[in-house]
Amino acid sequence: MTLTVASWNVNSVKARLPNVLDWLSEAKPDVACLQEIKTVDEGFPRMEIEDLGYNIETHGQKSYNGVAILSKHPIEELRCGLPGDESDEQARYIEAVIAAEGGPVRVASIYLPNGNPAPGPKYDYKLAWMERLRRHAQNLLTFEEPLILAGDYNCIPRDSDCWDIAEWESDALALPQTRAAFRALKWLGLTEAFEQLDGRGHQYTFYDYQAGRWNKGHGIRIDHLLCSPQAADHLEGIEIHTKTRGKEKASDHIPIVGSFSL
DNA sequence: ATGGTAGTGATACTA
Repeated sequence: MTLTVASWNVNSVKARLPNVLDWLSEAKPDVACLQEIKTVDEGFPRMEIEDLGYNIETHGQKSYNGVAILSKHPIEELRCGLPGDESDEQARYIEAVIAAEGGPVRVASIYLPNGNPAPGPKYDYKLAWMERLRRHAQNLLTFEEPLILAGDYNCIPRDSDCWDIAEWESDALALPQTRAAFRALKWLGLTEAFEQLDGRGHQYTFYDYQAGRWNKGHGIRIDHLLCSPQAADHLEGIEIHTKTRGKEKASDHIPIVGSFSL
């Protein structure tokens, strides 16, 4: 049995609804983690997406952020919000157990803070959020179950994940501290799916709307799937659906889809 | 060095 788990920062689920429906109909992921839905829960276009056979859980926010999990299988054990700071009101984390046919799989949809400008309070928030994520992931790993942390990590892990690192080296997405915090996550025992199956050259998941980045091929790879050993052992493939970026009214991010024999 | 674009929501702000 194959379970496909996708991540896509849609940059407003309402503005992107036709693109989202088209992609779901074509790619048919079993699970889709969405980020930047930019709406409160009540504003989420439930019916249109339910009509495609998805159960839906959202952790929304007015105007900014907001994450969701769509699943063709039942959704259980929902968690909204990242533990570790009760005062954090930004909707950037939702987690659930998917009752897949081959057994339960825990999945999270993550919208990690951008952190620019760095240095500054926004960058401090990013690093603190990454440390909270590390601690929470450490707890989740003790369950020794298939776990996939999918999302927009706002981290360029390596120079080769960018068309020209000189343009990014002082940016919050590529600073040494950002990469160190991302590595600290992986050192817990998480496998980054694309990196694991790499060897196909550059593939990016984000092209800025500005400065004709898409037309010039100036992209970066910042959307990732981090997998527990029990998930990574069953990783069969990873795809970046670059075509979606060329469509009318495209999101600036591109879906990434992992296939697991689960 | 600057500004280029898109989304929200009605003006700056986030990215």
